[in-house]
Amino acid sequence: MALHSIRSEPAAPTARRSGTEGRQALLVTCRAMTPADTAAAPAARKGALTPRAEDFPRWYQEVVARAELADNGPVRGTMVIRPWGYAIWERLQAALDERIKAAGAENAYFPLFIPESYLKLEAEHVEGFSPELAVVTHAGGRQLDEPVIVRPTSETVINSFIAKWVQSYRDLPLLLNQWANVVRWELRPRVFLRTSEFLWQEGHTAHATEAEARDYALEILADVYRSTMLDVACVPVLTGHKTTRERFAGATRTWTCEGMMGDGKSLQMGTSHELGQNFAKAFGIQFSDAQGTQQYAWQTSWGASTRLIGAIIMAHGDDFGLRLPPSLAPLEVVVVMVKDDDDVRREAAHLVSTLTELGHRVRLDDRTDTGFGRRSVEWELKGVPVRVEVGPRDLAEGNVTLVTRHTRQKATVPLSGAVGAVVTTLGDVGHELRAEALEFRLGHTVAVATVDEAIEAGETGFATIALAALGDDGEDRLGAHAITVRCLQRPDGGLAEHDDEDDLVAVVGRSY
RNA sequence: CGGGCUGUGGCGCAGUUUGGUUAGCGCGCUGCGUUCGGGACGCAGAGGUCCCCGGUUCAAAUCCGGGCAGCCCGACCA
Repeated sequence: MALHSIRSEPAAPTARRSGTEGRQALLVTCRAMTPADTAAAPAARKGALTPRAEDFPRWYQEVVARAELADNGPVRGTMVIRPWGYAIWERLQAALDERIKAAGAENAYFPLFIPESYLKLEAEHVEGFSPELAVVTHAGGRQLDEPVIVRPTSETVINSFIAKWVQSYRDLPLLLNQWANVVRWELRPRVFLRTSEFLWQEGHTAHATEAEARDYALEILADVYRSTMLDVACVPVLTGHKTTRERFAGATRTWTCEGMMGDGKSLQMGTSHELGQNFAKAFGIQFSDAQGTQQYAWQTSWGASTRLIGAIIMAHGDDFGLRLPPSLAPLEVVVVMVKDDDDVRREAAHLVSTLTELGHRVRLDDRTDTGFGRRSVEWELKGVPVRVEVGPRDLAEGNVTLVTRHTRQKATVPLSGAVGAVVTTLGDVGHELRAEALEFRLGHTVAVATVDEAIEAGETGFATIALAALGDDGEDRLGAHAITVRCLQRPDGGLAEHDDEDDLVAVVGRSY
């Protein structure tokens, strides 16, 4: 097996909305954890995570390991997604799948192996991907006559079939999606963010007109991607279109969702492409229109991957580990038995069953032979949104302790109101995480007038600069400082109808 | 592909310059006991081809030669 490789893209756009719904006052006392709560043990510092401010990449790797999200695979650049990480993926998958279907696309599955000749049919496409391709040259004990490529994306195979299935305008639009793994050999792998093999969803559609294809690409961008990221992952994203340089190989236009991570860098979280008639012409996707004239179809393709897990880690995580919105958390609530005591066990079990009956994902932590502190740290690392601590001391007064992960606030609540308090808190978490992430981005975004200012601002966050001020050599100058244009949008953050609009703004920054 | 660095129990490391016989430490792991409302402690244990091959030597984790792997920087990056 010989190989080469490819690449991927990132993005950065607008965000808005952060709403907080009515929340009810929590009963009783609330307090922030004091240093004594966390640093009490002399060894506390030892097993703790490297602070984000000290070394963000290291912090990221530690969170991935300690929250048991993933491990590195035996082949460089590959990853093993562990149960806790995979459960988050399953929830993201469900949210995306539901929206994709609502947009009218149907799931199907195409082969992992693609004839090398297919890749070569679209010039820009091959050129873009060839450096990242994994190519099978031997199989069945002998050299293959035609090398087989492990799909880096499926435009070629899928379009070869769409060509076969589309004859008439009545067959359009054809809206397909597939859940699959793809391979793009990476020189600089980073778990979830950039691995040689990853899981994703790729949509491929064919339409009768350019306008319809564009509308669909935008519908996916907004109603599938932006919605999942904002409403489910609680990560505000900027949406806009890519510059020619950052465009998908073979596309006429690439739309992106860019989120800001905790270190001010941008992560491209999902892209939707207008393919024009490039692939239709390469693969012969033609149809007879109502007048009986042969026409080439207009197409789109769009994808979002396990990279989103990385986005959630980096957009929400803090120095104590992962912080998950309830919508994605494998467990929304953990009821921790502080001590093994009959009353404690009974009340804890009762809370678990009541919350479970209400439809929440809850687990009882009855490992009382393991230290309480250790268990607290463990659930905190894993990002479980709400923890209920049930112990004899509180119970004697008819209370339990409710700990909110993202704020690390502890509240003592009456046993009788515990379920209500948990449900209320769960309802607030997502909004608060979203608002916090948005506030962070806004606080790290600055409007500038010159490329030099953009370079400076790009070191710590995003800079917005008029496309006109960026100039023809702007991207080159930014590139020299590892800064790229994440996306182009209108001054108000809206999507541009045309690339040549006068007042377009470029959002620039460093990226993953 | 260019430059620098590193390979020692599961993880992180010391030891290598000045070869020396039982290869250490922290974390983690197992057992017992005391603990256990924020990463507990004591005692007792388990766990290692010191990256590989070859050479030098009475003796190699340590010295020499070659190889492999990984990391960082750069380049490159749907």
